[in-house]
Amino acid sequence: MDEVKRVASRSYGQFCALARALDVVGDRWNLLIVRELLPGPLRYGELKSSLGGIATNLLTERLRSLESSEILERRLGESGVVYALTRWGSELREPMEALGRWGAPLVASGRGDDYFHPRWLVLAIPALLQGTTADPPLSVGLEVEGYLINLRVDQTGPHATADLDPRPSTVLSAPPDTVVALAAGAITVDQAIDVGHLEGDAEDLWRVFRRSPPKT
Amino acid sequence: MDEVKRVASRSYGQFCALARALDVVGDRWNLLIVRELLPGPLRYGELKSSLGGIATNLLTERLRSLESSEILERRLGESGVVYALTRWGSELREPMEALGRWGAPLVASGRGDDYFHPRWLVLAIPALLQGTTADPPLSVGLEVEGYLINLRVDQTGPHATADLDPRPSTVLSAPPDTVVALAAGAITVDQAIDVGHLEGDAEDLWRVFRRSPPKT
DNA sequence: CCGCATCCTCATGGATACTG
DNA sequence: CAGTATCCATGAGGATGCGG
Repeated sequence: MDEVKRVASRSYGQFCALARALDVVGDRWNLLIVRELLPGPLRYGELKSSLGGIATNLLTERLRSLESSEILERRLGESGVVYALTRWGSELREPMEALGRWGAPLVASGRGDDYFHPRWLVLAIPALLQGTTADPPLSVGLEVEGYLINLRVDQTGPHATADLDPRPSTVLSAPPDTVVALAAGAITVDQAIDVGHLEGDAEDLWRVFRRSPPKT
Repeated sequence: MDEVKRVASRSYGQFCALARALDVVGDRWNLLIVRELLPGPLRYGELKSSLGGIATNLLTERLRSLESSEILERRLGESGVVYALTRWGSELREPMEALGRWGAPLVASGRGDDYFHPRWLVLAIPALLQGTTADPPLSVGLEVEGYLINLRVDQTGPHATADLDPRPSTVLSAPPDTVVALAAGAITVDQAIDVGHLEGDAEDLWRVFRRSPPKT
């Protein structure tokens, strides 16, 4: 007769901003769902496939939960329902970029047989290039597994921006491993070219990724 | 015959810095354990009690897991084994502060019958005061539930620092709700005094917490 | 097809008792 | 005090069903 108090599903019950944040986004898959939506709204099926193997009941349950927490909302797009971050939800970008930066050493060890989606670079590259500036501003297209990532760096903002972009431009082509290793600072542009993993005019890339040499 | 591939306990299996970070610290209680250790090393029993109700088997398992991930290490202190963050583990402060800042609206709604430990303010106050400076520098003691938090703000660094400190000084006494609400910007120093929830000379506090008025 | 809902199995979390 | 051991409740993951 005392189990009435179980209001939310599994709260830490702590008066602490971090703990309450984790009450809301700490459950498995939640932050990865937000990661998928940061570049823009997606449909259910797109979420499911780009998350790579989440169970359908979990995805549904998480979407409902995040919706009731005002982190995302269901919208009616042209082709049906899309899920989009709210203003507050999109403000998760900062903590997520910080966590990604902290986790950079974990990707520098290389891709194993892990799943990968180019969309993730849209969050990862600006996060890992934090503090980089370019004057004059430059814009590089990076083609990874058929997707074109548009990377822009200017002199004003202390951070780079990147977008998925359907139209072609002057692009460099590279496999995921190379791009991630470059962003994480694990290899240099020279090394990427030497191994033949970077095709195109790398001059602009030099200006972006010329940073501290690899730790070795 | 195909279940051989289950290497780690439950990895997302994604080549993404955020996902791999979550593989390591994303499990329940992990970030809260790090939060406890950020102010300094703790013993097992201290962790257990200040986390407020974690099961002993879970605490043990998480400590082992975080140890093997090189986030914390067991040290032999004077009074036995203590758990201390490694260098890399302590670098989780940034993402955690960012997440706490994001979660500030969730504490502004007030403490319910949630558990509270003054130690948490050591992380929360500097995080929420990010960007605040003081010239000349000031140092305020905040007494909350018998603990003394020493809050320092100077002109150089863009962030405040705070420590648990056993020796007395000029202190202001306040209940947790008031301190958290002040830091989160939900109330002003004036309002705290008016309701009688802030005792002592609040002049220094004024210089720290005079920020944007409550949203209301 | 897409967008879920249901079912089933098993791993994980949580509370409590117990032990060196 | 610092954990193990145990038992039960819950959540994750995969397969499948089903209406639109």
